[in-house]
Amino acid sequence: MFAKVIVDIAHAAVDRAFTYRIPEGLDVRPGHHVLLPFGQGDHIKEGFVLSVMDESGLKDESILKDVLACAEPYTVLLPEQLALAEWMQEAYHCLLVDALRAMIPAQLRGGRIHEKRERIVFLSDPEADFVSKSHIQKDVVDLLKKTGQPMSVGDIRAFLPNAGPAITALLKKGVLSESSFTVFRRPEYTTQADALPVLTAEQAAALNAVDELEPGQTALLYGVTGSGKTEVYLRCIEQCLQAGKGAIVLVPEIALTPQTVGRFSARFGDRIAVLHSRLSPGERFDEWRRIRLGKAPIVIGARSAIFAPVEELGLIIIDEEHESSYQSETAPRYHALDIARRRIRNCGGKLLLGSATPSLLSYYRALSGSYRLIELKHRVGGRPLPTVSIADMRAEFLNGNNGIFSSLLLSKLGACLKGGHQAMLFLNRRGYSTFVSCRACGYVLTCDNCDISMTYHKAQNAVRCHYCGAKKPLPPVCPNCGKPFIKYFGVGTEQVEEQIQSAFPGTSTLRMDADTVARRDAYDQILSAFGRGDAQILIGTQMIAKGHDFPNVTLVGVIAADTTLNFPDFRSAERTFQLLTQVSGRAGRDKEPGQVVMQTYAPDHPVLRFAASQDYAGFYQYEIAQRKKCLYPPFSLFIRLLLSGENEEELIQRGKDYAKALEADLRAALGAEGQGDLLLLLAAPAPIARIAGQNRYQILVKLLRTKRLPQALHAVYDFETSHREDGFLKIEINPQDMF
DNA sequence: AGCACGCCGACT
DNA sequence: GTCGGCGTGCTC
Repeated sequence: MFAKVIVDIAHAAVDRAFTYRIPEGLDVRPGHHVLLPFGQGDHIKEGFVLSVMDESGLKDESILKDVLACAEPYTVLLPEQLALAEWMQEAYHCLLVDALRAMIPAQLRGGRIHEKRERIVFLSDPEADFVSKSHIQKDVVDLLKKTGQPMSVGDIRAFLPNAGPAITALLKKGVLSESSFTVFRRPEYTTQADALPVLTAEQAAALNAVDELEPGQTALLYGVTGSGKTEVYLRCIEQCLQAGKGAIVLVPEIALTPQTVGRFSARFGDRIAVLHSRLSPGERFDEWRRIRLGKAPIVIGARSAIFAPVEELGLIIIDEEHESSYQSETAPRYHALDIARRRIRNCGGKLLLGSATPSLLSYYRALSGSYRLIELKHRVGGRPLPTVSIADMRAEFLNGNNGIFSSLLLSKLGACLKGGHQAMLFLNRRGYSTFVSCRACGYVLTCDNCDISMTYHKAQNAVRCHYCGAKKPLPPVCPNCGKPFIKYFGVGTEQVEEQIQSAFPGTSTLRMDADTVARRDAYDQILSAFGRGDAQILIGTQMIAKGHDFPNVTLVGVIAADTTLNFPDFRSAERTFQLLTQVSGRAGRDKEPGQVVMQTYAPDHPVLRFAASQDYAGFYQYEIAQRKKCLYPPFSLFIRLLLSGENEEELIQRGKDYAKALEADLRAALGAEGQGDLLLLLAAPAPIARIAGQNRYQILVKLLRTKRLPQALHAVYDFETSHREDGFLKIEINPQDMF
């Protein structure tokens, strides 16, 4: 017997199947993780078995080496996953090993981590009397007689701290026998008390609609904030389990808190497994094994959990499907949604995408019929959506208010605090001031290594670069003209917190942004502190836009609703609408109705209008028309080639050469009829031309979505392959940002 | 990724 | 004359 094997070395030169002989008596099947002699020195490498065959198909079999052993007694990759990896190699132009590596926990490779076993001891003869001079030995025997069942050494020690040597002695005498079993290291989460709620008519209809999906079909669950999407997920999983199948639930990493997991464990107990980046190596390995060994048919996890080895996969749920974190930024550069579609197609499962603000692409697919559209239009319990007011900051300025809070927000904040309620203030910028400039000469303080203005952080009395992390003290005089007229401009979260103190002295505030959650568990701590009512106002960046229900929050203030709107990116309208809707949804999650104040300098902008009236359908119609007019995605596809290098002149020359060569390749691939598909090919220094001392140059390609797109993509991938060796080239298909 | 084979400078 | 620099090339 022979095996086709991929050696676990991430290099293009060895990323192909090698044939090995399977020695007599060794059980090697596709998906097994094996040890192999490889290379001149016959060094032992790990590998993955792709297939097993009777004939090698080689002319000269004398070159073949033997598989040494299987690293695990079970196959680590399901046949479905092997097929998926091969598809990924083609679709994402990645190494096959990289695709395979994405499907197993890193701890499996290198064999550094092992299963944890617990030793238990029990009485060899429970009826026998025991006489001994040793008190401690007698105590151990008495304890085991009293409990009447095997006990772990650890548990015995809890009662009898010095029992260790006594147990050893008793085992030697044969009074005790021992055995051991596997323990799975598990992450902590708090199982919440869970009363099974009565479904609303809408929820029941949604559940029914999911039930009626064809195998392999996708549904988009569009439900306003607070409409009870999670309960629908829970019921769908229940149905899936009853059909004897497993489920994967994807949640954005940031929302994957012990509380979120607790909600699922309350319903499904230890049939759930959790996968996310904060697990310890042991926990991650064991949770993966619980899935693989069929002990946990339900997986809750972040992006990479889409590869979980669930056999009989009946359902995949992707919550907050519009989140950009489902796009992987490292090889393999997959989107979890595409992997999910592929997996349910392969195994006949169902895919449920959920969001209060679906991505334009998903809603487009839902309206065009490739997804089933399911709607939850009302909040549970008949709670109204919050009322949204727009505060025109231009008018405020003309009326003599040059502070950061509008009079409307101030009065509502005052009333909210007086009523004993809590408020959230949202601003998408951390730090104190977004830039520092000289009033005399106009010089703007920029980072020495990046093409970026530096943010002033008052608490550290320093300016910092949010791209490379560089930090320097605030210069007392202008570095350009030497005059002492350095001033700060633009408001960040740090300043909002300070201004709250001067507007409402003595108010307790919490701030949540990248600066305050630097510590690992600070995120959970701040949220639970606010949930307990430790502070009256929570100030933060987009981190506070999603997450938990705070029943006592009745007011949400958006300090500057138009900051993200003016980004030079075709997605900025979509992002702004999503952010404003999500943050508004934090208000009024309980009996008290919620209120939202959006401060803006562009009160008539359609996106703000739609966000204020919480009109997703209206926003969609407006934005899809814009996209169609400008031939932006989903009608086209952007591709970005990013080059970086030390020498600016050389970089620009190389960029220009690359652009010319790529254009020729693309035109050849598109053929005579397809020339019009190449909508744009722009070669220029990147919008941020320098980061961390590296110069950056980008080639932006926009291609019309036609049947010729696969050929064009192939040309781009071939281009990447032929230029990979000269380094510094990164290709992004459908980049999530354009900087 | 590793490791060997292979052609040109400063040493016992 | 040899030891050793790391430039290509191969790995079942």
